[in-house]
Amino acid sequence: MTFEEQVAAVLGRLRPGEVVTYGEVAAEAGRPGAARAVGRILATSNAGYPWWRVVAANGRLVPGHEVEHARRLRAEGVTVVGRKVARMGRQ
DNA sequence: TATCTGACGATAG
DNA sequence: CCTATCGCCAGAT
Repeated sequence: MTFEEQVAAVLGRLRPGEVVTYGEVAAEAGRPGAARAVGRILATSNAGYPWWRVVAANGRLVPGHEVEHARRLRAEGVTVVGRKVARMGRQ
């Protein structure tokens, strides 16, 4: 089981409207502190992961994709203020 | 085995 | 609110 597969499993458990941080995903995937590695996976892999449900620890949206990111989150009922999500976790 | 590369995280100014 | 640093990690070279 590679780290990426673990991450894929975690992302697969997310439900619409649920927002998590890179750090949380890393921890859930069994690798606390590997948030950066999670970001690298979402940035390079084209496996079709629900990347829009993952945000930075402070709620920031993906750098360079703020518009598309905000659009997708709002489509699931997530409140987005400026370039960040108002609150995290299940709604 | 050594380096480099990010969609990170926390902290300081 | 913004930039700069530093520590961290898995995967690609």
